[in-house]
Amino acid sequence: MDGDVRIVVAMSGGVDSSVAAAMLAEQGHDVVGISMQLYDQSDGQVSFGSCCSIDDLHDARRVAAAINIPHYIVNLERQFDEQVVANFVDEYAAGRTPLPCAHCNSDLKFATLAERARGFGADIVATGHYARVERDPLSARYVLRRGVDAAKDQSYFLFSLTQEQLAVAAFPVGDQPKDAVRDYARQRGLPVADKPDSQEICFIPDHDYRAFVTKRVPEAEREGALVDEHGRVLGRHEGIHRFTVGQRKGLGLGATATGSPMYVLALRPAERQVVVGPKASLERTRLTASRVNWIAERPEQTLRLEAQIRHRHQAAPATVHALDEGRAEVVFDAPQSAVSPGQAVVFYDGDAVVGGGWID
RNA sequence: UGGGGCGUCGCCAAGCGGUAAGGCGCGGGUCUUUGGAUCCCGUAUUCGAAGGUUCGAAUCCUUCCGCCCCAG
Repeated sequence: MDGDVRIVVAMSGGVDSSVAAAMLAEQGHDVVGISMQLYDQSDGQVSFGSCCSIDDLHDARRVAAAINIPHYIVNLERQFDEQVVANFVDEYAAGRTPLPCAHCNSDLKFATLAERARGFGADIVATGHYARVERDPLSARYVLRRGVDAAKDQSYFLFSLTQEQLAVAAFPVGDQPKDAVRDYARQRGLPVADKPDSQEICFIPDHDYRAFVTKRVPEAEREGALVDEHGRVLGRHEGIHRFTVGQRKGLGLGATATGSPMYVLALRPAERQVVVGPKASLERTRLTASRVNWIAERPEQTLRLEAQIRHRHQAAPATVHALDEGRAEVVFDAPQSAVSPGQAVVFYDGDAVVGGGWID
């Protein structure tokens, strides 16, 4: 990435993407800032999360002005709704636990946005993710690696990027510790230098995802039984979408003497059942995944890797076996707690993302 | 009115003479570009009330109050 390549930077209005843009501009690249407008904010009332809200768009604009690059806002409301939000509510309604950030990355930032970027004559799409891309000279494939700052690493959310997408991707802050990114922003006087890190689901203003789901899919609210591992009915619930495997709170078993905390063990959408049990029953050694994306070449034989089943999960040693139809089987050396269908399982070889898929 | 059972934190509930478990809920915190996820901390000086026995009682005794069940 040398010379004066034209680079589009996806600016969310946060520190990371702001610094990414500033760094690239400082390096002399022809940088264009683009922010995605993702929801209808015509009412201007609601305060959204700290990603892509109207305030964030303004922040992005201020940063662009500060570092003297052009800035455009592209309206991706429809795409966001169709690709990210729809998947989110459908997954919950189906008794699974969605991972919207992964869809947003691959489908919006690196698909739709990359497409738009070409319209600007750009060759590269950069974001503020804590991850790294390199080209392996031997295989000529692109390698996705964890960010240097292990605490901020976001490679988990990027597992579904294709070789084509990685080929045009750049993550300028991926080889920086978060502290250095903040320092950089302060030194350059970027207006977002001390803005808090974003968190939570950006498109659900009040964090009430349940209400959000039922508003879009009213039939998700069908009630059902709360049963234990032996099928004994312990209570009722008001919709399977309110639960996720591993969940402890909100079971509504207050009037029942269980003696130890109960966790959601599984969801049975066909029966509308929520299975609960003790923490120990959450452990699983094996899982299968679908729609697996191999960043390294699809392995012909089983591999000894580390597999991560959720953001912030410590990747654990496992044997990974590629199956037919884009599926894979993962067998952990030691049981893992709360394997949640709908989440991603991402395979790592050291800090390199070998691939990943969606937990069945 | 007889006979039986029971009253411990907002709820469920251990304890059965040795100085109030636990779960839920709630409050706070941590974590976090998924998860009202996880995780952590806090939450009854007091056991329906009043007396009594005892070095010491929620635990034993007495009376009272309040529920519940069975008889009638």
